[in-house]
Amino acid sequence: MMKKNILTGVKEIARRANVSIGTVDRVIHNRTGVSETTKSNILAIMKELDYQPNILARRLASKKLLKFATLIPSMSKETEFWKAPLKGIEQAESEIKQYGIEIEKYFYDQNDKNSFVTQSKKILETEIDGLLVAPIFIEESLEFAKSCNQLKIPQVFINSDIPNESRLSYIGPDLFQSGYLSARLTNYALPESSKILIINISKGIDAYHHLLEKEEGFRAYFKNNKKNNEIIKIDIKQTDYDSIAIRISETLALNPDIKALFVTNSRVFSVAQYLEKSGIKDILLVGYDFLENSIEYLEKDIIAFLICQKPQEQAYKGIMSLYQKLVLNTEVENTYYMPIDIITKENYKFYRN
Amino acid sequence: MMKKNILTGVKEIARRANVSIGTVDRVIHNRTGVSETTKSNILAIMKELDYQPNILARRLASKKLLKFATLIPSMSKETEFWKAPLKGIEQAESEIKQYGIEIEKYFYDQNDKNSFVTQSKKILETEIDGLLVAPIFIEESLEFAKSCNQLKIPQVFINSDIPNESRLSYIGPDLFQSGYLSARLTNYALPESSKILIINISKGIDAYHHLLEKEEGFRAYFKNNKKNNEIIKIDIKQTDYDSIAIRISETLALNPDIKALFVTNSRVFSVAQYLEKSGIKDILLVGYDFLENSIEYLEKDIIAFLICQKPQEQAYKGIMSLYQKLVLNTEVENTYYMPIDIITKENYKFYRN
DNA sequence: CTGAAAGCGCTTACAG
DNA sequence: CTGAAAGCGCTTACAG
Repeated sequence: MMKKNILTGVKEIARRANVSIGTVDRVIHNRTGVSETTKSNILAIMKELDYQPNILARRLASKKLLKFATLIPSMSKETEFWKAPLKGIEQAESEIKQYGIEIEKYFYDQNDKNSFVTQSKKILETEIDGLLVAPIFIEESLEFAKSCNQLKIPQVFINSDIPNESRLSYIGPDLFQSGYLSARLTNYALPESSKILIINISKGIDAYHHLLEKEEGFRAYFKNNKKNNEIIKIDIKQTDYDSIAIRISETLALNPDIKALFVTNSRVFSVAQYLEKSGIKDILLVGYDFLENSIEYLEKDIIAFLICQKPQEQAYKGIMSLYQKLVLNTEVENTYYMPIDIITKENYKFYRN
Repeated sequence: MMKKNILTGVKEIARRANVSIGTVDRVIHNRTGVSETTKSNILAIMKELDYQPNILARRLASKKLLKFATLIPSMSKETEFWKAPLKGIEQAESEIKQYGIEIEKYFYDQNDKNSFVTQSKKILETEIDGLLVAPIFIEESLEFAKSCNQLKIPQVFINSDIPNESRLSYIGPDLFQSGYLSARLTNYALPESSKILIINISKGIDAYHHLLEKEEGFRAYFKNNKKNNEIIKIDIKQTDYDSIAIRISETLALNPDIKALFVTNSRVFSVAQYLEKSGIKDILLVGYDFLENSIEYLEKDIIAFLICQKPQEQAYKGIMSLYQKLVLNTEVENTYYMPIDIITKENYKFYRN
């Protein structure tokens, strides 16, 4: 079957308006140098025809290159989590690089505010058209965002949001609600009067708001549902296994009624490791993120539930949002909350992180 | 920034091979009329250059139209489920129609085998390049698949699979495993010795295998975990509310120890309606699918969990698989199991069905 | 068996 | 303020 041979697009508009396609192109892109009369005439015709530009042709003809920068924590054994976002970035990159998009990847140390600042300054020295960032440090991120806004660089945030009206989009979890759901799952199998322990494991005091929001959601569930379980909470600032094990064993010794542990981030695998080594079997363990280590304990029935939010997809969508905005010129959702996924031993094999 | 001015693509290949781009095009598409020597020469150069065709240019230049057909159950009040796949098809359509893809949508009555046969014959009378089908009726679907294979029409199955080596791809749930997970969730909050009731609600005897697979998965969990809960099962063939209510109330009267209900499809909302009307509060209810009706009962704490598998995305991905295969000529996964999503009152607002 | 030319729907200089 | 031409990387007839 062959396409019918009717003029469409710029040519048809030009024909109707009795101008050249060059002029049509000028008004499509709102460039200067067109008289008001021809401009409004062309605009009217475009509207009448419900003109939709052919993106294929546009990209093919355009010689513009676009540069995106990404700034996320570097990946280490301790922060395996950040592997997934990086994969998402690379996935998006491979899809759109043939359309003239280049991505420069920057990384910072999530325990070191200064590294974030250093890297963000580096980015500002280059010329970029769009930015994806995981804004772990609130103040520094706001500062960075301000500079970007001055340079009119659209920014997408992933993983956690910061209060910022001017960003193009946030793509990530609703942290409070994920904590709320965790509480529901925890409560579900809990004996009436048992105590619950919330465990925040994090070196950086700065990245802490992130965990706090989950904790608040968790507490809110028990409050809203008038459950009177006592909730204890500990902060663990030393993230090596031994420190974690000691703190937990002390706490459990003092509070033998604790029947559930809620770990507010991916360090849940360390807690699982402790439970395994100590042979503790009657404590419910709920935590975050789809890391290999944790899956292992899910498999062993030591972790009951993991809450996950598709970090790879967050980053993928983030890049694609920039692409949509800058190349396709389509609308982008200002806030895109990821689904709050519940992972268990029975469904983890089907999960796409 | 401007692209560098180096020859790439067919032109560069042509230059190196000392032939015209027409000839290069012939070997790229494996058309006849090229001498073996030039052919292998061009092939070698393509390999050396790691030639990647520019899809944009290809679609732009090509005047070929592709026609896809879709065959899924029609949507009614009773089968609201099928709204989502239709939306997925339309979503994909709107994305790829500008690239010359047309989609013809066919529907059948999921309670009527014959309507499936009639529609599939209709499709075979038209000329199509690809097919998406929800193969609810095994034998008839196999027959249809056979005809398609003879005509070399690639087929994608969604929602449920049929044993068929020749299909391009299956995109949908692992039914057995979704039942297995349901059992885990059911067992989770269940008093030790309580009975469990499995409820299959379906008019069509033919579409039944679908539900059975979930049931088997469900039973397998209890068996594998050496739980001795008695499991009762009823089949309800009259799908109006009254019939359902009567059957369940009879069963519960005979078995007062039943503390959990597992409904193997979206009709869980009717069961919820019954529980609500009867004022029964201490029975755990688990079922399938993200329907408005069911969400309402999730909200009211009558349904505890819904298992969902993104029906819209299944269909969307299905169409895109055909597009990828036929237009982009890229690999397509033979079997793509959807994640098994757990929906609760606390996370449904973030779900993307 | 092969080449030269036109064209897909745009954008980009350049010229006036 | 506007137009004519070249070109993006392909495909498609057509001619030989």
